[in-house]
Amino acid sequence: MEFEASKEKFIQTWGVLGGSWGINRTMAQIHALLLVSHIALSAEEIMDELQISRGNANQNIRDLIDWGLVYREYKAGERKEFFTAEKDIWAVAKQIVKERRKREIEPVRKILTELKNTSTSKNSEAEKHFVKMIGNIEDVVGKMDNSVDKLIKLDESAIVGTLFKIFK
Amino acid sequence: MEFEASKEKFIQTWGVLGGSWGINRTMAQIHALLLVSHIALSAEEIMDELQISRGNANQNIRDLIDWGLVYREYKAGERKEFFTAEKDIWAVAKQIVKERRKREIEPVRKILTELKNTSTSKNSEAEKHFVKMIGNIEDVVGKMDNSVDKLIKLDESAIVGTLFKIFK
DNA sequence: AATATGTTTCACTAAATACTGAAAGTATAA
DNA sequence: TTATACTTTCAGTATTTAGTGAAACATATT
Repeated sequence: MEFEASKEKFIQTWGVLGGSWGINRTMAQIHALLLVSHIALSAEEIMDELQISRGNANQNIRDLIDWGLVYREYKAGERKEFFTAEKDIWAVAKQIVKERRKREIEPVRKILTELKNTSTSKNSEAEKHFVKMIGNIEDVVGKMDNSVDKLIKLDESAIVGTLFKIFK
Repeated sequence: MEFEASKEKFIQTWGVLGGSWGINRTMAQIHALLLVSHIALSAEEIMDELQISRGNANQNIRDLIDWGLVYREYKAGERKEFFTAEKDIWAVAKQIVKERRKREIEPVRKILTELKNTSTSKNSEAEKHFVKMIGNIEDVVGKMDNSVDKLIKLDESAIVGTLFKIFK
């Protein structure tokens, strides 16, 4: 396959994957483009390559920076900003997990804990079952969350080591 | 908090969480309702409780059955179908991971492998970098995918044991 | 075979989400 | 201080995704 075609295919693929991972398509495409680019790109170049508007590019680049997946860069003698992606894929994966944990899991845990603590009366079968279920869910979500928390605190070699250790 | 209010809050919370996990809001709400219900419910009852249309209920119930999260049930003397959710939360989590792996990760791995194998010429810096990145990504995605694959093949006690072992 | 009790489908509508592009804002240079 | 080179914002629009409800379909009952 030709270089440009391969690049295009990768960008599209990463875009689709992003779509199902809480990262919107354009955001994932910009990320993909920066990942496979060996040099930093300007907003202009990104707009041009992906055929998107200035507003769209600006918004999604800033979201990527918020997620910690993309960095701003400045070049001597150039007024405009350039952007590069974090190239360490383990770091990228960890960062995504970390953000999603913060944005999605933490609020849910908070509500589950609250529900567990405020649901006092257990008269009917229905209520007993409800309280039990909430307890179970809180327990499982909590255990998973703790494991994920520990995992994202490990560095790359430790992650690989750990995964190998478990799944040898 | 009152029972009905707690239940409502749980359903809403689960719905929001589902939304960011590739499971649409209504689907997650139906799942939540069935999780906390100690008896099997009919389509009618689900429509009624969640204030949704027949078509919507039917579609999402069937999607839940496809995902292996909900089971059909029949009651003696009743013509209509009843539905219950898988109540083992570890099984639920495993099932979701399994489905998403199948639907999202596998196709991406396939494309990555294909890109790695068909990108032959490495003349420019850009091309060299591209090939290297694709290799890295394929490697990390592959390792994660394998670990996940092993994990979902463990049973509940083994999962808990494993997680404890790693993160003691 | 007619009726009753369901379930499923699908064209249409509604809602949520993403994108555009022009205008406003900001910072550096002349 | 004015011009220039950018970045950011945001109201309007387009696209995508989800939901409705009536009609078609299926199956059991009389």
